[in-house]
Amino acid sequence: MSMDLPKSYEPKLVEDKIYDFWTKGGYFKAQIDERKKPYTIVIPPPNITGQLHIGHALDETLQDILIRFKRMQGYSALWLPGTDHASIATEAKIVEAMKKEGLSKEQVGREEFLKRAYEWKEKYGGKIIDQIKRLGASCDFDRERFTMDKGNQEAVKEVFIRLYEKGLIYRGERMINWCPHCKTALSDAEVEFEEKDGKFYHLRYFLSDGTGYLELATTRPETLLGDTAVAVNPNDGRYKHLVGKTLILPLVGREIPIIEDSYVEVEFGTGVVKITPAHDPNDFEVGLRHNLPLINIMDEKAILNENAGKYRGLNRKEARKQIVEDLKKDDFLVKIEDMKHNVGTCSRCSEIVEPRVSTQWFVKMEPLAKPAIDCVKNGDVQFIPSRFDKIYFNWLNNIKDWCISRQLWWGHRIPAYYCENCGEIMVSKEKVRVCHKCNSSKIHQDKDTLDTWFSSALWPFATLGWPEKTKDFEYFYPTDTIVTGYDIIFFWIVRMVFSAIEQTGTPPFKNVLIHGLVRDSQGRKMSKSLGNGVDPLELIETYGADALRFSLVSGNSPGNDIRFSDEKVNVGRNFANKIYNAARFIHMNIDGHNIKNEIPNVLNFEDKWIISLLNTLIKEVTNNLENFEFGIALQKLYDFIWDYFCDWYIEFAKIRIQTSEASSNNTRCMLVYVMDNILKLLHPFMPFITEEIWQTIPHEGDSIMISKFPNFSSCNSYLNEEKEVQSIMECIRAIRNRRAEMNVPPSKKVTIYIETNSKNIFSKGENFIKRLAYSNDIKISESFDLKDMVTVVTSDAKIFMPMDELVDRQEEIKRLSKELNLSQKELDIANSKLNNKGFLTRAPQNVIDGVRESAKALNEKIELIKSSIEKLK
RNA sequence: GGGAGCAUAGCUCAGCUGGGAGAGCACUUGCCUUACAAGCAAGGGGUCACAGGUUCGAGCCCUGUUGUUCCCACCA
Repeated sequence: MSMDLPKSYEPKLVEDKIYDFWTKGGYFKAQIDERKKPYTIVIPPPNITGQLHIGHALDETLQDILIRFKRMQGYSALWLPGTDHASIATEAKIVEAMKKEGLSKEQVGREEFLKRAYEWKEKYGGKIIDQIKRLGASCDFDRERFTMDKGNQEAVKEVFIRLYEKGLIYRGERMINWCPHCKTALSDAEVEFEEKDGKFYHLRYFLSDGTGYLELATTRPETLLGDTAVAVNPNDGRYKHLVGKTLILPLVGREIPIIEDSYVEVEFGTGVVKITPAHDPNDFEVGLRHNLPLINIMDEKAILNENAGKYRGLNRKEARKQIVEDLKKDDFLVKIEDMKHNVGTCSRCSEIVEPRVSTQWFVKMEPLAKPAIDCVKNGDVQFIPSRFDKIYFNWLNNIKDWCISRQLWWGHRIPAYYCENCGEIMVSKEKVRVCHKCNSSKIHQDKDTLDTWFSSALWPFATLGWPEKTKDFEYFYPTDTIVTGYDIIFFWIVRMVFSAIEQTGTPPFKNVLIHGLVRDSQGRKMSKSLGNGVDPLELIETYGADALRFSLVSGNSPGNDIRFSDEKVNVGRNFANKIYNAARFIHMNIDGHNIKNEIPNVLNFEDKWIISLLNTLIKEVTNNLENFEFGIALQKLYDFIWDYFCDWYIEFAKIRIQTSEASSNNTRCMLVYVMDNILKLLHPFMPFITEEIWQTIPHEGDSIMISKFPNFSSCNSYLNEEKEVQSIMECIRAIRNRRAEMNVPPSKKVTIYIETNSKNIFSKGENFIKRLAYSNDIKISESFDLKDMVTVVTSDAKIFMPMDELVDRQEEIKRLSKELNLSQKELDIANSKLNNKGFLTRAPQNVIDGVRESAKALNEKIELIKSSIEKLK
């Protein structure tokens, strides 16, 4: 790296090269090392159908920060990558692709379909992993897993069988959520409720005995074909006399009873509800209580079936239209009202879900939920931020059994076998050929597969070799931190926790770091239909991966949504460029000199100042990283690097190198030393540029990513020098301020007179003041007798500048009086505190001391201003 | 119906256990000062939503109000 390099940092020239270097070095590989403590993160496996989107970028960045930090701290850090087979999404993709060939699932058959699916996975499944690499992710790719690989297949079967044998998995006929588009059962978590404009149809059902009719209301008139009762509340006097009588179902003519059930709300509608046990979850329950027949009127595509009489063959929408028309015609329709109501939709395809009675497999949740609740309650598992534990508890406390069977082919096939002769159900890892009960060989395996989340739930331990007692499992399990968005707490976090406790006896991780959603600059969710999504790969192309990572972390805190805009990435790019140029400056000065990367023996006060600030920075950044406060840590790094190091220390260093041959090598060492530390601290956040620069400065070791993270050291604190340099900075700033106010160009250099009791401090900083405050000469004394000069007062000095033509005495007095006023006000506040007995007795000593000190300083400043005003008069 | 978040500078947001009101962007002014114009220097701009309370001291803790976003439940 030298001055002939471009003036701007170009990530494109760097990132691939560096990533290659890391891969070749094998630095991502986690080794089992008994001398080290393990630190493990398993990646939330992205879908093999997925493209890397900005949400992934955030998720992976946070994980990479953690894992790089821990690796540098000396842990044996494993970040285990992999992908998810995503049953519904992938199956839909394959079906779509086959459709283009004019083929359907059924036509090609299960075997051929799966062959195609695996081919598809081979071809596209690795893409997203390559994209993750572009972000700089330091996963151990040798350990990459797939939710349907051999190991996971074993784990899934093992868990299924264990749960089945414990009675925690059962098969039964229940009302489940059915997606007519995906043609499969869904779990409750996979149904999203959307508020939609609907109609409330008021209908007339006539009594069989011809004595009148009952009015009731429904949002789904088409389901009346499956009505098997009408219900009223037992306490509803209006209908008491009708209970037990029967009604004639409109259009159908079937006779149905009037029953009582407390589920009916007296106040709502007319207080009469039609009961359709086969098409509504509540009605299903009512049906069970009253032993009502189930009449299923739809097939798996939600098209009306043979039970629908003349409406057979219509879909739900058509049927509704036709039935409403017919009701109207025969005067069964009283009125239609507008009504907003929530409609359940499929989270995958947004099709309206149809409640449907069918035989499915379920996980019995109650016994599993309890230990999952306990482990968060007692702190074994911690959410960051902690408020998410309430959401977690709420879900688990109200949990219903989990429907795990899916009528899909792509996925883990349910390891259950049925005897066609005696009906025996057998659950087995191996293929069952003979019935255990009746010896019949007419056996077939369950056609269904498992919910994708069933295998995802095993991810933290299955990926480490479970159920085998592998060395990886022994060493790296349980994992330390899982990083994910709050939107999949129910789908995933909950299920991992109870599965791990049940199967391994331990919660799968200690910390759950929750992040928010990445939204667009207007706060909208990014979506394909809005076209407001941003492509992380494009951003990497334009700004670099470090800049993108910066933008995703800075100014954010755990659990909060992020409004994303290109400007933020631009800030990151500018920051990278700033560091790059600082490095260029350092090279300009050290190249050709024999410079060591260490603190020199002799230190100037500005050296001690920056060392001391750096030391504090190390302490704080480490602390913030330990507490998952990445945004705060990055802000501190940004401030330190930009303000203290670049704007001040480097400026001091320039002056010193130019003016003092004797100590300039010390300065050079300092520049390298501070830069080395900055790069290490920043490395977890911006891995590429930090490695690139680190390689060019004197350093120890092969790669910054396996170097030691800086350590806080008590011998590196210099409180006196911190104050002294602050004095000099205050002085410089005050002079610049006055000059700017008076519009004095930098080219006009003047003599500066500094009247102070701290002569030694200002002598040490003389050269800095001279250069940075545009002076040609500095005079320092305890007392000057000067008149008609521009005056500036700092907390420990009075500064005079001869600018005759610019001095307006009255203006100067006015300005100083204003400043006096401000200082006086501050002093008053401080004094009122110091005169407050409550404050003196109850406030901590360091706070009191602080106020005392500032009162003292203000007093001195006020004296200085007063005497300045006197002189002008 | 239940629960949670958010409300701080024109915009986007930080602000950890109560003691300094902050950053980036935008804006104003002056600078191509030999690392960086993706930059340097200086500056303006805030009743920390509102009302009470606790405290020596509140952006931060408590109560209530308003506005807003989200999650869960799903009364046809």
